[in-house]
Amino acid sequence: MTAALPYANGPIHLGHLVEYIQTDIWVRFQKLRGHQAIYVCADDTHGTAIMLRARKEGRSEEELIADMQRQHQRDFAGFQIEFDNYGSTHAPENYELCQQFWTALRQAGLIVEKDVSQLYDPEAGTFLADRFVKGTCPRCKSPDQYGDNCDKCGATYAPADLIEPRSVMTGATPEIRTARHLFVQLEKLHDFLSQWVQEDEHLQPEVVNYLLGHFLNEPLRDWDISRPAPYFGFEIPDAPGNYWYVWFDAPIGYIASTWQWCKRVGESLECWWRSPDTEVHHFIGKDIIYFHTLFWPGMLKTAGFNLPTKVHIHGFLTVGGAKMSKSKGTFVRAEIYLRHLDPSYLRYYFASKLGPRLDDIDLNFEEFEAKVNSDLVGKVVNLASRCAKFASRMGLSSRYPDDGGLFDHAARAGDAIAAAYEQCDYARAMRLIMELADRANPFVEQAQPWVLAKDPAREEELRDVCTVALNLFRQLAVYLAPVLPDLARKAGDLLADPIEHWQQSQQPLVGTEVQPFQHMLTRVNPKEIQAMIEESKEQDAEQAVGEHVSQEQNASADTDPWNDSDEPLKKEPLAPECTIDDFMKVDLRVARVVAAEEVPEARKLLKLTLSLGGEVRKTVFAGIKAAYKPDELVGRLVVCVANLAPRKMRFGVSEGMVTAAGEGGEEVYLLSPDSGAKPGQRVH
RNA sequence: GGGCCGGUAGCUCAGUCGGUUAGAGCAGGGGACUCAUAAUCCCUUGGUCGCGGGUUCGAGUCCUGCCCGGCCUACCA
Repeated sequence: MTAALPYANGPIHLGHLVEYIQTDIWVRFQKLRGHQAIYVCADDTHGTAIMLRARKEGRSEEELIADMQRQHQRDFAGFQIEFDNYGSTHAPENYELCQQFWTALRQAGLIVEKDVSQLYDPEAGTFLADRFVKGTCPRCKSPDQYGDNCDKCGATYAPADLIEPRSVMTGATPEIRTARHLFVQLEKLHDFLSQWVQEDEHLQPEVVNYLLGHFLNEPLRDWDISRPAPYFGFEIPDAPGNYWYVWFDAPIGYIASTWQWCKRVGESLECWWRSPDTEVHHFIGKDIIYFHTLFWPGMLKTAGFNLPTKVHIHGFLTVGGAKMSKSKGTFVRAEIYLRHLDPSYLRYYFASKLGPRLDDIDLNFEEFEAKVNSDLVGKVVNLASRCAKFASRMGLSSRYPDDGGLFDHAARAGDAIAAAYEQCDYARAMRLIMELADRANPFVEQAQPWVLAKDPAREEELRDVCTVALNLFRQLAVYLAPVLPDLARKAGDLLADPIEHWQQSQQPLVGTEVQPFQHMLTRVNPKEIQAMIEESKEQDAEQAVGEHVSQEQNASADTDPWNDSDEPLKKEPLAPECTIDDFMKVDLRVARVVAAEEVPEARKLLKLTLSLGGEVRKTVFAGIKAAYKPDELVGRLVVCVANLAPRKMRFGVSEGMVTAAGEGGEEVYLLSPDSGAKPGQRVH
């Protein structure tokens, strides 16, 4: 099994984790079922972006990627993502395999040479990928557009068509240069690929439709697989001065990482990548479908390696129903999450949302809190914690008592749960498991162990009740083990019987000792969620500065450390001068949002009730619906225009304005006073 | 414009091959309990299954038209 290789140019964030957790669960499930499975991954280390970043930071690419790899591995470990091998595409094994693939492609007659004209940055001495060029859109004249298309009018063009193009890195005016590139003639594999994508359920059905409708319905284009120097990567042996494009060597990294594992444990790579007995499962996001379902099978076929058994494709992560946003603090890095919250929460939450399809999944923090607290702590862990105290002094009964069929029922549910895991329908698996948990707690309730505990004569009964409850708990822990390895380990410790195999869910445990109960999982503290979001905002403010200096802006960056864009001011020039008296006419006040609600018929408006302290309330309709949810506003302080003439709007009378910056739509940033300000205070 | 996916309770979703009175969890309301991390248990409110047409003895489910939302595309990969 593989998860996509994270690029060595940035930290792991919650969006990445959807995939690594999804894959980790699947691998752990396969291992629990008794299969020999390995999870390999690696850092994706090559490309122009890495080269440029290393240059800016004044160190070698090798130092940079080693540093990033340490961070990535630390973050993955923090989320209990357990790779059998975590390598790097810059490893010697990968170079050797790249040569094998290359030789095979040459021998198959799939490589051709063609001239490519590209923009070239004379100062940096490098060719510029489309996204490294910015300029004015040739169609609508919007400034500051990337080299491939305009996000204002949607026009697509070549980077050379931009008006006043400039290099994003140096600000230099690029020139057009021509270089020889090597291409793979993928079209020669067209028939094979058309067949492969359709057979044996290698891909989800909607992906097959997509590929057939978008790519396989016409000749496949040649794939530009080389980049001229300077480039950070592997130089192509029979084309000196040219390097394999990062997307050529990245997937080969899956095999290279496997090879490293093989060397370490004394296995043969042939048995894993050239054997009909081995299945290869790739887990990827929907953004890299093309590479994994067309190029990659084509390369594997040509070089004689195993084709993927299945490519499992997932959607993206949204937070609170919107794209992850740095300014809102919903762009949460793995490292920051771990400073505040338990990784088990996220593993379970993602599992409860992940289905077999490509839909995006949403992280909603209220739901997150509710699911973890009520499902995991309230239902599952509680089962153990409410009985373990009684049980630890007497151990489990030597025979499994009559439980009214509960254990058997849950044991029989194992097949359906396993099938759901197998199909990557973890949401279904979690539902099935929670149904079992819902049956277990009423048993304890009805058996009343706390009553039995008061009567020494009923000790046997008490022990039986605890034996049932703890066995039902253990069964749940086995079923949840792929998702919650930590809980499984603690369950194993409690009953002095490590959870290692799915079959352990089928037989009750009897006659063993019960260790003193220790907390297995604490409830989610919503304050920690808030703190995590706040810290994410701060981090990104710092980071944004660094990034802009290194990449986005031009030469003036050297003198202006903040390097803010002049665009907002250009868009909305200063208003005519006003006097202090003019200003004093506007009465700005600190106010607290005490209520906020959607206005169902309104597209843009939220209805806010502001408190100016004491009994003074104002109703304000604010055009911020796209940027804020009512719930996140309640309680916060804002600055409002308190003496604005009331205005009758379609949905009621608005008695003021809330101040905010931004262009409108989702780009709205409410002003907040620093802490200490009190509702009703005037802003001078 | 084209493609894909979706629209079921306040929220998140399940609903198998078309088959009885459409379900769960959470949230809300009422009660019980005290072993447990304010956990748990019982009862309960809540639905025009997006809208219209069609097929059928019977439609949340199949067909069709439309509306809404998301993603992907628009001759880039």
